[in-house]
Amino acid sequence: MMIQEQLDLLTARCVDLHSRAELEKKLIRSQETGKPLRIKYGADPSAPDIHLGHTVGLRKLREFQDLGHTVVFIIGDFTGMIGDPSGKSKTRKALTKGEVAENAKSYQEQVFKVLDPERTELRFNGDWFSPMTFDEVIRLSAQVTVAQMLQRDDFAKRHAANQPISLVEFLYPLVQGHDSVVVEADVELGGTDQLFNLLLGRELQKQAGQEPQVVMTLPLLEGLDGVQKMSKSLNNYVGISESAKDMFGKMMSVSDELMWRYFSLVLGWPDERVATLKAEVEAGTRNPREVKDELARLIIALFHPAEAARAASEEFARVFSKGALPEDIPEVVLKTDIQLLELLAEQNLVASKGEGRRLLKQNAVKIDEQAVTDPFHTLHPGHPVVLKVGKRRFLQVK
RNA sequence: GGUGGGAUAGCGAAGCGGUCAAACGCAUCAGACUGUAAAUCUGACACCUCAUGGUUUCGGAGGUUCGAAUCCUCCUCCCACCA
Repeated sequence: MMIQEQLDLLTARCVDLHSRAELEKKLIRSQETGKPLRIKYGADPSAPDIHLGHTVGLRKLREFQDLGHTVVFIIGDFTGMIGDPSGKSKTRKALTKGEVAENAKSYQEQVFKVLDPERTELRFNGDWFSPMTFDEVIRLSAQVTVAQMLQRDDFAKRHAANQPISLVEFLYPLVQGHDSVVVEADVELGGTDQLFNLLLGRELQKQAGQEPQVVMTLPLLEGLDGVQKMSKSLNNYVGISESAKDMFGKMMSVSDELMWRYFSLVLGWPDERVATLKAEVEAGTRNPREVKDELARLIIALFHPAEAARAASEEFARVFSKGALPEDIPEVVLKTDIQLLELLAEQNLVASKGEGRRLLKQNAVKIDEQAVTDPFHTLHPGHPVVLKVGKRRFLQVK
């Protein structure tokens, strides 16, 4: 592939790029010397599940790998214990060593669903930060000024609003930047909220006498709520290890407006292709629900067999569009008579009896598709019925 | 070191002696409408209770009072500003 083609491919969907010329230079040199570029990507192990939001970056990394480059995947076991303030007005809580270790492990299991393990170098930044001495730390912090730090939008805003900024938060970009020095990154990739940290990496590399890394940022994928970025802590995410069925349900709950972002960022469709599809929907020649169904299947197929994606789609149509029962629903075998409310609480179909009563009153509880409002309705062993609470909680009672 | 401001239910935020299980907004859940989209409407949203009612909540511990989220004392934590 020609260098220009490579550049176009690699910089697609990029928000910030510093700079195209530098990247071009590196690509040419890599081609001439046969030495792959080192593409750094840092992962914060505060959330143990990799979700579609992460795959935006992972997909880009994969593109680099497919061109023969090496991904240096850094698990921030050390930084995770500090807490990253990016994009938050509130300081994130630090994790314990144990939590970080556990999360890091589950990370490793998941990233290779997208990345090529042959071209991935997995690193833990605790390896070089834990043994660091305090004078090294001080020397590191001497490389940056407070004014530089306040260039970061988030810090500047909080500072202006008289809101707290922890010193630790100042250290974070430094730590992340130092990672770049240690692994001698040629390119670093991150979300748009990481721009400052990535740029600082360049500064530190220069001061260490290295050629500065090319910095690329990718858009942050909005989560299922359609507003905030996808994240585990906001519970608006689709995890890549989830079942095809769950993924499908979640994808169908994505709003129409938002789904185009998923075509582009998760599937990597070129803009023109997304635009065409969107135009068809707007013109009424394509049904948005059908389009979303396709999106869901395509996304699921990235992580599951195509067959599972189709099955999830069919099951979904059956259960939610036609109101039929799911294929496998949890089962309970009664030993004695039991009152409905008791059963709901006991089987955790409701969070509390109060909630159970509320749901009963609101016609949300159905026995064999018949709404029941009497909490004392008695169920008997040997009389199988299907219990449905709301739209998605089912229980086979025998 | 000094001055001032805080800590209220998942979050944000009112309340400042009784009418407070605690306004309002967001989030959430359910129902209607649907395409598990959006928008909209309705209701619910500490726990127990069929209900009446009861129990535990407003950073923590004591106290005043018939009665406290609200007043007093002590404690813990947090923030800003000035040094």
